[in-house]
Amino acid sequence: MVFVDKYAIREMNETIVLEHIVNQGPLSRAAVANNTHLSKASVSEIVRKLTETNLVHEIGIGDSTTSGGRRPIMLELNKHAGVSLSFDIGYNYIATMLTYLDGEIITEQIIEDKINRETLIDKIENVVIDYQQMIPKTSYGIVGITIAIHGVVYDNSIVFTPYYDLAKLNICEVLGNRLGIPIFIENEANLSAIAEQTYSSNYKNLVSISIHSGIGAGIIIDGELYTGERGFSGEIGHKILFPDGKPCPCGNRGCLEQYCSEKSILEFFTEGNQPTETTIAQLKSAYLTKDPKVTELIDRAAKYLAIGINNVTTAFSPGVIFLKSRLTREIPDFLEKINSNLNSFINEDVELRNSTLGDQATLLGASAVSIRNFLRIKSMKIQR
Amino acid sequence: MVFVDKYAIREMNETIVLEHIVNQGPLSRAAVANNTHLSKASVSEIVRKLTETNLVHEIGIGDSTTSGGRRPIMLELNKHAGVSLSFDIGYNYIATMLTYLDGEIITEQIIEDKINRETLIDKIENVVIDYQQMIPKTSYGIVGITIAIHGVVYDNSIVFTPYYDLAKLNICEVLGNRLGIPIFIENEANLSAIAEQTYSSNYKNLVSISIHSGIGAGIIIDGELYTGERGFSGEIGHKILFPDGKPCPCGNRGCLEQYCSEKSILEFFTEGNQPTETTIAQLKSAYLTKDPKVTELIDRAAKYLAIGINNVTTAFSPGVIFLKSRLTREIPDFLEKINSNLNSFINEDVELRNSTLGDQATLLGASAVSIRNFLRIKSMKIQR
DNA sequence: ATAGTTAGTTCATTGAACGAACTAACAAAG
DNA sequence: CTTTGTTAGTTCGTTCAATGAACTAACTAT
Repeated sequence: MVFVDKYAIREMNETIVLEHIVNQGPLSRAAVANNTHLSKASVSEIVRKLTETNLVHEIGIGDSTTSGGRRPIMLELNKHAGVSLSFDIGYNYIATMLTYLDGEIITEQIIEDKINRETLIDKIENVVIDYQQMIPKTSYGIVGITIAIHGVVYDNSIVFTPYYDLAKLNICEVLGNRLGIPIFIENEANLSAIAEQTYSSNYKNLVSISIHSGIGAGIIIDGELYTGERGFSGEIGHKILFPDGKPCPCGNRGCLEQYCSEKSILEFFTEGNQPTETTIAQLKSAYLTKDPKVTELIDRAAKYLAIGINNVTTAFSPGVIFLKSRLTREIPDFLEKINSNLNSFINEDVELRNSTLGDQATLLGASAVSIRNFLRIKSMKIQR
Repeated sequence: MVFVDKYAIREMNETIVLEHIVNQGPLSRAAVANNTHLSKASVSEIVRKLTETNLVHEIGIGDSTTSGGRRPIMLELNKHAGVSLSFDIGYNYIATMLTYLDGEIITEQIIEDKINRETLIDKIENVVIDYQQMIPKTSYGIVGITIAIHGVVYDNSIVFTPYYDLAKLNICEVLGNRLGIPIFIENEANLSAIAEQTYSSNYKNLVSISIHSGIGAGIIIDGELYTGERGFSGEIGHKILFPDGKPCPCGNRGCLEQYCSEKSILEFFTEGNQPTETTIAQLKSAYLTKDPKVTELIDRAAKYLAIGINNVTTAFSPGVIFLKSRLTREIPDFLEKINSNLNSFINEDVELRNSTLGDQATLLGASAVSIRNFLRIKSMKIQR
């Protein structure tokens, strides 16, 4: 809060009204007035502006709440007022997703491509221009572009990337100037956390743990993404599991991700060979045949992951922890096994769930970032 | 933000002006207007109210900023407008502290006493009444009472206490009704964190780790105390250091505090005997004589604590971590030894410091809670 | 003494929220 | 079919607080 003038109060109340309509709509003006403690007069005036700008529209007459009385005119977010475009920059692919303002997916696509620092911005620009040709006609067009990075992002700038070299690449400014569209970048695990917050959880405090090559956590605290003083929060793959354990490139020994990242687990399974696309399926079927070595492997991984999760719980005490991992999703009982290793009373009331959004989490979170920015609302909760 | 009416804007601006005067004072009206982007007219009006209510007073004419021009009337928090009373409820003592509104200590005292659930509230009430007799005459008297609890507190209610049985004891309501003074309770480590935030740090994100019988962390995120979905955040003593290590009452095995709480370290030193008041001094002098067993003990403790701290850093990435521990304060090089065990690049830019407030941290933090509530300001930063 | 500058106050104007009174539109009962 | 009671939504004069502009106050340097 930098300062508050007489226009700020109107902005805040517009935000409040819009948040109510987006998150609890369809709602009548009267219902909004009741839920917000704003007067009917104020709500009427604000809704007039929101409908004039096409963000909200009247979807018809609702049922009368009790017997008698005028029936309400229901208001809803005009989800077709614009679209949001999201990118996920993997080390050998670019995934994209186009959604309406409620996160409804219009189209998705994956381009297989080795990421190159020199050409990345041009490539993204071309994809955007292609999309601009084909998107449905809307009032606002593409309202924002959010780009998921597999690395540390702070203050819309790339700090560190382990798999490709994009550090300090000025995507937001360059692309924003060329396209005239607000551009945001954010860490992939953080976007997954925002997706869970938006589409599948009502907790104010939640953590989403992404497990693939490494292990990273996205952290929502009091309804807002938390990234730490310099963007390095949630680097929980580098929690130390074994003092004096395996050396890790980060400088530590015995880091969690040396033992139970997806990559590490698969390498244990293949006994050091390079995992391929089919390795997970093989692991799964070996597990289903009750291969004792594989059972032991999974049991051990569950135990180690539980220790990592215990360490997250003791730090954050969130309402829920989501796991975004192909292994915990594919291997039956994996999640239950992790749970049975969580013995401390501190973990008692913390829900542990597989991500309901799966591979789409990152892009859906990215879309939520663009949309929230465009609508100037802080919270967005949508049932899918 | 529940709703915003036309009075809210004035409240917010009052808060903004008061925060500036408290945190950057003495300031002139003109300086406040510049720093806040409020108009001079608005600042004048708000300051009129703040001086009428005795919260702010004019302390005289300042120097002219440049050459020429009317000299400014300097404004300052009227720190003698009231006093704040703080309690720290140990398992065998009650410590109290009385301060002015800037945290200046008027008097401190410690009552040795085994805590008893049945008599605690009466005992506190009597202490308050005693203080009310002797406190200096002020406009507002005791503006708030904040009570530090060694246990988990959530939403002004005691959830869990390991050393004494105070769970669900309704201190705030009962005492508040009897005394007509706002009562707050909060966890001891959390109050230490608030103290560091108020009196010795400018980071938005900080952690204060209290090490005694157990190990607990107070966490400030984006300038606000974070306690988790149910108050259990910062229970980092129950991070798992050794998978399959020593059993801990919490249900885990190998918890950090089984190896490097003050209690555990002293027990290693006394080889299992009950530590006494003088044990720390003995440990220190043994360390100074370079007793190889003690050196090894400290080296090992430093290594383990570094692992615990690494796990805090990977989770929170704060700007600074404070250690509130008699051992790291007393034993030379202990802090440096911990630091030299922090090898990961993730720890690179995170400051590690001994608490500058020491034993007074908890009570000073408590006083900050009362004062911030009374002044209705969110942030308070005071140079001591 | 004068000119220039900064501090602080006064006042008419303005934006926005509000309550009260109004219109619109309905259901149920007679 | 009319009346009554109720809810939805709009209109309008009032009120509050922020604001810029003009003012006074008080100072320094020349």
